[in-house]
Amino acid sequence: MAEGESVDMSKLLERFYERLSEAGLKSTRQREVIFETFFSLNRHISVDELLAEVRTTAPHVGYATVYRTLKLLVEHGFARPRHFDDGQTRYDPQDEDEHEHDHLICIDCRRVMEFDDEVVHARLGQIVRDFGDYDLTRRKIELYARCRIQDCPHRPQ
Amino acid sequence: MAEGESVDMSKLLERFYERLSEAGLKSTRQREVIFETFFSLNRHISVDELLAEVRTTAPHVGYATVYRTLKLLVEHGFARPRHFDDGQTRYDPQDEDEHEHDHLICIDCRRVMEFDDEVVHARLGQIVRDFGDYDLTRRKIELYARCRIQDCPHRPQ
DNA sequence: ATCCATGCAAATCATTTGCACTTAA
DNA sequence: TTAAGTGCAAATGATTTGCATGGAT
Repeated sequence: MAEGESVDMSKLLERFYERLSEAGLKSTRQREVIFETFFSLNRHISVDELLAEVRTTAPHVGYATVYRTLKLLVEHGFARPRHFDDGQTRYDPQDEDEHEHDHLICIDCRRVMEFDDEVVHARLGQIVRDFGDYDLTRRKIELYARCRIQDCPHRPQ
Repeated sequence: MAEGESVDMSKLLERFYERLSEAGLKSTRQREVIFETFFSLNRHISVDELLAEVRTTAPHVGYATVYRTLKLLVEHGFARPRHFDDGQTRYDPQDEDEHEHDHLICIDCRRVMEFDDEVVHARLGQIVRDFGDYDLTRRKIELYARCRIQDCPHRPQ
């Protein structure tokens, strides 16, 4: 991690531990490693991918701990689960007051790009209103596309 | 089934059997029951729900047959799979030249409503173009909402 | 000291597959 | 006749849970 990120990371981790403490939960080495790995990778990641990364630092960490920690992150607003069309749940870091965003997914390389468009949101809000007395809870927009450029430039690292 | 539906149903079934025949596949009693049940229910249905319905007509039909038949329906353009956020794949009847549509899902009763809005599509097309040289393959929009009316009127039957 | 967290393995849930048997063409 | 279809049960893959042990407060 670069210097600039480390500052954010320790603040972020501190916030996480505060929330846990408020809930009567504990700080552990595993949670720290998983948390820092998750935020330093900073992309839509699957449990397998995250576990593999975590094990380069802490080799004996089990699947269950990663699942349990991700669930904690979600419950406390540090991550969001994403269910794309490939049967793997992926997790998306969520900054404190970051707002919901949508996705463009390359079907070749699985690269995920984010967007957030007010025109679309406004129109969808109108559509919901037209349906009647509904309270919109969540909005999910996924665009699946293929890079037309030969040899897709966005290969996963 | 009402009379009007029966006519469509037999035409539809005939088309299905034609496609199967072209692919060197066979017509069977199970496929007929599953097909007709699927189209007469005509809603976003899970495998469990469909199997339960099918078994009221043909009690000994197995899970595997329903899964295999739904896969056939998808491959031949008679159904579309939907992956909502509850871990169950649901299937959506697809009429011959029906176009893609989007969904508003009640998080209480799981009722699914459909919509299809040109303003949204146009704007999303623009967003993809702004990202660069992408070829849009599929678009998925899901709105999750709660009926604000006390005692949601859209309970599944 | 207490209660939460961990790691492992076993359990679960949705879906798929292998196989001996049945059936449409 | 013969390739494809079926039903069952076992296999798979993702995720969850039970439990004995370890660790944070």
